[in-house]
Amino acid sequence: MPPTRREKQHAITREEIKQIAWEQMRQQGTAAISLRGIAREMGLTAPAIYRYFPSRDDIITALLMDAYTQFGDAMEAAAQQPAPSIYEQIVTIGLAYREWAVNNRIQYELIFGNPIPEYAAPAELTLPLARRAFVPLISAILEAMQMSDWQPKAHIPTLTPRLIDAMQPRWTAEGVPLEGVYLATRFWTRVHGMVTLELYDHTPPLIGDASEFYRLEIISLLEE
Amino acid sequence: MPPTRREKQHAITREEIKQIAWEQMRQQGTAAISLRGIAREMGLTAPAIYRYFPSRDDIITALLMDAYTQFGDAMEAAAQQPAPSIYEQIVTIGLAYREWAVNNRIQYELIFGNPIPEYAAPAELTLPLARRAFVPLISAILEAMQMSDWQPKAHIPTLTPRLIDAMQPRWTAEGVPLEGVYLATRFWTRVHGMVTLELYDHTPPLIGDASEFYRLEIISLLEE
DNA sequence: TCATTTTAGTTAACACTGTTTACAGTTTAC
DNA sequence: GTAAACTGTAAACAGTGTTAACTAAAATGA
Repeated sequence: MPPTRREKQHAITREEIKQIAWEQMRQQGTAAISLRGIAREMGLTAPAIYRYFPSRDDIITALLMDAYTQFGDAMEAAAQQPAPSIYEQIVTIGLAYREWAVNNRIQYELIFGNPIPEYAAPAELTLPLARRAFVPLISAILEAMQMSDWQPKAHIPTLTPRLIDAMQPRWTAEGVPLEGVYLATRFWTRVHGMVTLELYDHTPPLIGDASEFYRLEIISLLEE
Repeated sequence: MPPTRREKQHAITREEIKQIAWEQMRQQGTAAISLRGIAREMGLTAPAIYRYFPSRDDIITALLMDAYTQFGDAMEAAAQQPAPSIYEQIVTIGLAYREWAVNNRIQYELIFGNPIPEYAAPAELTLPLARRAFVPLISAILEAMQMSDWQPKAHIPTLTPRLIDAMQPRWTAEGVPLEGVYLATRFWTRVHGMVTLELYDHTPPLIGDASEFYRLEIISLLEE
């Protein structure tokens, strides 16, 4: 049955609450959600917010899920762009990672940043979304590894028995080569380090043009 | 003139306040400082805290400066350990970075994590401390670049005019080669990405043994 | 030893927060 | 037209940071 007029209005009000909450986070950080502030902005009082979200935690969870969804959308869109080679597809994914982060930094901070006091993300909701965002990268790397001209194989260190033992329970059932997971993790941690230190203003004082540094590094990541 | 007995007691009380503040951050995150909570823990009321720190911001600033100082101490100590070669010294610094972060994760979160609502770190205090922490790494890399057996030079991409223009104003006066700054930034962003994604529990679900992954990657960073 | 000054701590107050309860007005469904 | 559901409010409770005024204790100087 299609939603009633009232249900539509309810959903619109939920979106409005979320938009104002995002704006509060942009202004004051991810830990700065204020229900009274949101209500004030809407011309309401704080108890009215409880008609739309059971608690402040539920608002934060909704924002976090939206952030993961948008992130996954961006990674999937990047992976689906036509690319001359699989290697350039990986570069495209890497560039898209930073672009999404720079253009959506408060979402990035919410996903990857410090915990919010007295809030714990419900893993049963966020883990599937987190995996979804990671899949385009690991798929591309696994595809690259199948290429006859696959080069960086030489640069994977020999996986130690200790690391193999740690990884196998998570990936053997899925038939995913451990070297692929290793390379995807390497790529991800490198990309993430550059983006995070740039967004939090640690590398720009050193390197000046963090965007250009990132571009050069993304390209050289596949030449190593 | 040596501090009076009263001044010593004052300093001891300031340290006690800071220790309790650290413990609050460990329990609830960097944004969770509560003056009333600190006072309660000490058997005082909240206004008493204002005898020792002008505001909540001043407590946070004191914690942040302590964190940067300890971090700089750890980097300097790592750089001063005897090492068979300059390359192994760089590895030692890299391993020390993670060890410090893992053992002092709330300090790491305070330095590198999300902003605390309505708090801005005073850059005139934190920037010198941040630079001090970075110096051991960049010194080691610059020393390595002087070695006759310096290898990774081939792996530095050609610095584009755009990046050179951005970097030169910051480093030319100090006579620091831009390639050295580039490599130090690369090393730092890679180390930081691995450590951050591990501490915030993003890579352990993928890679199982993040410590072993880190060790392998640190070693291979200088083999590339 | 006593008076003065300084320090340390408290209470009360103000303005903010999240959340709940009870109530009232409006809208929707029957 | 009426009952039910939804939406919003006021009041209340318990938390927060911060200030002002006050008091007691400790330190200093005469």
